[in-house]
Amino acid sequence: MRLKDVAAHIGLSPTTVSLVMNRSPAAKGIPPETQDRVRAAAAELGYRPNFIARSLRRQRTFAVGVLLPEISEGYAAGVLAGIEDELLQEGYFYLVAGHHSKPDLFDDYLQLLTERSVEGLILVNTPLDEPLPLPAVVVAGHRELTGVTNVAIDHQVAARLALAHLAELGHRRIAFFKGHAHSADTEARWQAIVAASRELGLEIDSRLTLQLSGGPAGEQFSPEEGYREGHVFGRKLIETGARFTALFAFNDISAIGAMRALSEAGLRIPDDVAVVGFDDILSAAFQNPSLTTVRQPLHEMGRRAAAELLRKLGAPDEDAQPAITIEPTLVVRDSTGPAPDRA
Amino acid sequence: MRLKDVAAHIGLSPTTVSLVMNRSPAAKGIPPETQDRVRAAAAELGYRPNFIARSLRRQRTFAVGVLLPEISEGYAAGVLAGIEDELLQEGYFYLVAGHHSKPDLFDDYLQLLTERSVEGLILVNTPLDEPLPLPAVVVAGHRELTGVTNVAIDHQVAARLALAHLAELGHRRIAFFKGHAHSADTEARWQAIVAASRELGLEIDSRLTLQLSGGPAGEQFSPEEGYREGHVFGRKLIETGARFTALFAFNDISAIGAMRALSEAGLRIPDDVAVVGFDDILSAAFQNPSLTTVRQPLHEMGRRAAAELLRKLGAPDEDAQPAITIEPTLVVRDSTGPAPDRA
DNA sequence: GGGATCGGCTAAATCGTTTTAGCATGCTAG
DNA sequence: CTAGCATGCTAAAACGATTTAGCCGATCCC
Repeated sequence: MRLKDVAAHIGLSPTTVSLVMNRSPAAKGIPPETQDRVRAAAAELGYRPNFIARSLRRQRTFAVGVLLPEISEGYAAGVLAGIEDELLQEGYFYLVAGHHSKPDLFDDYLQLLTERSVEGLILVNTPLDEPLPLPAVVVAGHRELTGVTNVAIDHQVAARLALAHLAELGHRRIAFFKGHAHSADTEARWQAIVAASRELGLEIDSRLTLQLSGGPAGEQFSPEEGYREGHVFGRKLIETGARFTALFAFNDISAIGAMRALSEAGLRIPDDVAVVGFDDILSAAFQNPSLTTVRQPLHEMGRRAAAELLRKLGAPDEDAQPAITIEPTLVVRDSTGPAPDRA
Repeated sequence: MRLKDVAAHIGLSPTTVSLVMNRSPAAKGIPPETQDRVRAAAAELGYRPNFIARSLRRQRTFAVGVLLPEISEGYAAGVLAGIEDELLQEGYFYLVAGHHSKPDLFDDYLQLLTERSVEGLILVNTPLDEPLPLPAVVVAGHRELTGVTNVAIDHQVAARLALAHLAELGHRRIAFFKGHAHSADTEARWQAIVAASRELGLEIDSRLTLQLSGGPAGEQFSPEEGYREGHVFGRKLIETGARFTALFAFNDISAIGAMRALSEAGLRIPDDVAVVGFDDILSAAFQNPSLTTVRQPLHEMGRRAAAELLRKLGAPDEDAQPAITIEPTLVVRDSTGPAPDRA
């Protein structure tokens, strides 16, 4: 059922039908009765405009491309769900490509996406140096790209939430897992932790600060490997001999690994050591004890990223805000409690 | 950079350039030197064909639509990752829509997808009664649709794997969580369990068989709710007073909930009760003890579904096989061990 | 020598829209 | 009476490719 068929059916030209169907301003000269006739015919014949033809003519596809490491991974999937909500609501679709953190695939997929005429890009956890050929928004970006908005959580707030919670419970000697060197968040978060510690009058003991390796450069640790490293680091903390009553891990995976190690060493959680994770993955709630953690509102980050991209597409000339920061929340569960010397 | 520009640049017609670029059989009359000249020019000018124009002309979009409940949910995300792998490899892209299990959105999104001229559909966990307007493959389908291939795991194998493992460890009295009534898998899996029990000479005690509710019809339980129900059911099992040394749960979530309840009641896992889950979600590996479970190869199911759809697109007339069954595997971890009366 | 064939290319139609420019017709104003 | 102006519509040119039909020599064959 083509436009032309509808037109033929009521004895008008395709032009007229097109104008009416699109409620084009140029259709104001067409009397209401004719308009009704057109719409009635379209409805009766079940006419649906061909998106492809329309895209070709208008040079708009109402589609955006999303690049992410791996669609089945919790972080990206959560963000993607938010992206989807926003886009579908606004009449857009999206094309996704997972590059499995292989840099040579970045370019390939970028090519494929632009070839398909996506109007903009959202990169989730995808470190890309070169300037992008299209309007873009980055979620958890690794470096600043000019003209590209970066959506990330507010590390200040995250650090304050976690540390204030622990401080309030009386913890003064806190161990930390720092993120691996090539994570976007590592440095920002660590600085926020240092700042928040100072505010709260907490001292950071470098013996109790371990840096996750996260695997060889460019590649990602699998969850199992992250868990194992958390486990090893939990043991290391004990072996240092330095006293600590709390651990603030870089993510839930390593927190869970560490909890295991602490339990195995006979330490009770939260009575002897309180543990705070980061991310609030599904497993966090199912641990025994369940894990207190800083939740990143992934869905909202996705939504905001998509919304910002659409805004850019609508107003290409205004210059974008360089960053959107989103407030994390603290989910208090059973892995934190009063410090032992105070209980 | 359009085809026309490349043509003009070397003084040939667009036709010739098109024939060469597409390695069309009609290009066999064009001498190799000319072909080289064309390709060189295309490369030099960085020509990339416009996919939209090509789609319009050829009536092919090389895109398929995927309908699923929720992209951020583990099952769908795992399957989708497999779909993606297969499709990208074959030069296809996909459009996803998450309908959040709201039946009125099914039609809307189906409309949107067909309007965008996807060539086929993959439905993941999406119960749809009406016949589909396009070639389709269903993953975990709820009912048989004529002409639609259903990809699902082999419940026979799943049941045998789990029960044989338990039987071998000496377990004779096994409790079960059945799936909720409106799950596609519930009935098939249960029948497979009954059959496998008979084969292995195990008796099923109806007092030890609890059916998960899974929430009001049409809606899905959230993971937290599933966990809570598993927890409640774990207690119920103990309260029956009937003796059991093992539990085969319908999914990992409820298994984890039950493990919690059993531990709280002073039962040790696996010494007093062995627990087997289903799905192998991320959390399964991070439990204490880690959970033995039947793994659904989600990625492969996605791959196979996509591959079958592409096959259908290539050969529309052959009639499809009605079902593809995939073999699950047993992941043995620490939640299962010898039956207590045997240990 | 004349028809058939072949080699190397191209003109033009087509896919289904949108959009620009403009054509009749009738009415109004001067 | 006629220039000017709405009114209600349409012809035709895009958009950027693919594909069908066929042109124009040159060679081949008998």
